[in-house]
Amino acid sequence: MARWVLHADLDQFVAAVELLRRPELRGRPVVVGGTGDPSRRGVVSTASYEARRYGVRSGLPLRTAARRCPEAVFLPVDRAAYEAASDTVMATLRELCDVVEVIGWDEAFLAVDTGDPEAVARLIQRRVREATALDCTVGIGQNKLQAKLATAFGKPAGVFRLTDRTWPEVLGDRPTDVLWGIGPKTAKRLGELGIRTVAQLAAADPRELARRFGPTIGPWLVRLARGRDPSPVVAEPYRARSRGREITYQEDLAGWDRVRREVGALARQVADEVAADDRPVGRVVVKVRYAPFTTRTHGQRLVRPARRAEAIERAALAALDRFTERRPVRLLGVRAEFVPEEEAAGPAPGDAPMPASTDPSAPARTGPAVSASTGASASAGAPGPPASGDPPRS
DNA sequence: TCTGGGGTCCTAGGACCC
DNA sequence: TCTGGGGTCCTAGGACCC
Repeated sequence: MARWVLHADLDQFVAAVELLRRPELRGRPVVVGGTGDPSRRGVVSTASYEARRYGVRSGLPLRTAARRCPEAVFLPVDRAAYEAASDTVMATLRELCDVVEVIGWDEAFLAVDTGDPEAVARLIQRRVREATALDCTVGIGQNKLQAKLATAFGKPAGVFRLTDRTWPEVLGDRPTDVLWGIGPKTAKRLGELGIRTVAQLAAADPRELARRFGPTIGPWLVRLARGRDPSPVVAEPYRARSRGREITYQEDLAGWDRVRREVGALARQVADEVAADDRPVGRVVVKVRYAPFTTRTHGQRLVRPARRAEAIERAALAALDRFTERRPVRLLGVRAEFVPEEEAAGPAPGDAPMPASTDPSAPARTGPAVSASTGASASAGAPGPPASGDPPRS
């Protein structure tokens, strides 16, 4: 018996959910994204395997997708449908295993004690298919990083195992950006240092990379390339640190009055969602993307944490007032940051500037002493360098 | 390739204090 | 007047992921 980490990842999830209710589209190139109208601003969420053969991938502008694959069927994003399917999948996984960490609509880690992880993987695939008629791939590893990377080798609908022993031969010659957490920018910077493959990065000097990438990221990159990942599989349900809404307008906004009205409306929408969480908000950040594509943000701290819509809207408008440029606007966003849990517990000394909010329901005030604010703890989503030597986000 | 929307976390640099 | 050094807190921006 050994402890294994399994990574279950649904195959072409969003497209697969659409195909379940539109079986007549099976075998055809299907592209899900935006409003489903490829002449409008938007990008591809998921392309079916048939569409991928034309070079249509996630993140590609819909217009470009239509050019590459004119015969594709374009469908609008239907979040509710994917969330419902996702909930069923995750419930199925929890029936099989106590320690399940959900990291997205279509992915989860499972910590399993077993002598035969492949058998568990096949069981997962069978149960998920019985419950939802969806296929998934399962990666097996000695840690989350290994399991996550193994999945790519098992696609579609397969099982693949990656361990300390097989890591160098499987990944050594691959480019650094196959690693979970290295994207195009970091890969390019590494390339400038002559580091192009996983093996080269694994052999690099952590101190040298610390000088180039900072004390946390530098050494973490080397650990990544060596297949090391100390972060545990965390079963505690995910609690968001912030909640936001943003909109790319079909036509750029020209007048600032309109911009103000839109920010107010976004703030009220965010406040609605925040109300459902019933946790105090300590800061509100407004994002403005000017045409053609320059993005700026400004934040506004609340005098005391609040939940009420008026306080959140007022803070958003105060943040907006810090923007001085008056060029046409392509995107607006409002994000409310919750007071970190450890601070929400009790009052802190100190004070903070700006808009007077007097929410009687708000408990403690945030001190400026936001203790290093980046303290680790569990979270969802992507990996990342560890906060002070401990598990990455995830 | 005219570049979504929802998130998380790290870093650099300024402000401020002793 | 050409001007230290260390620490802490905060913000904006960047990078990444699904």
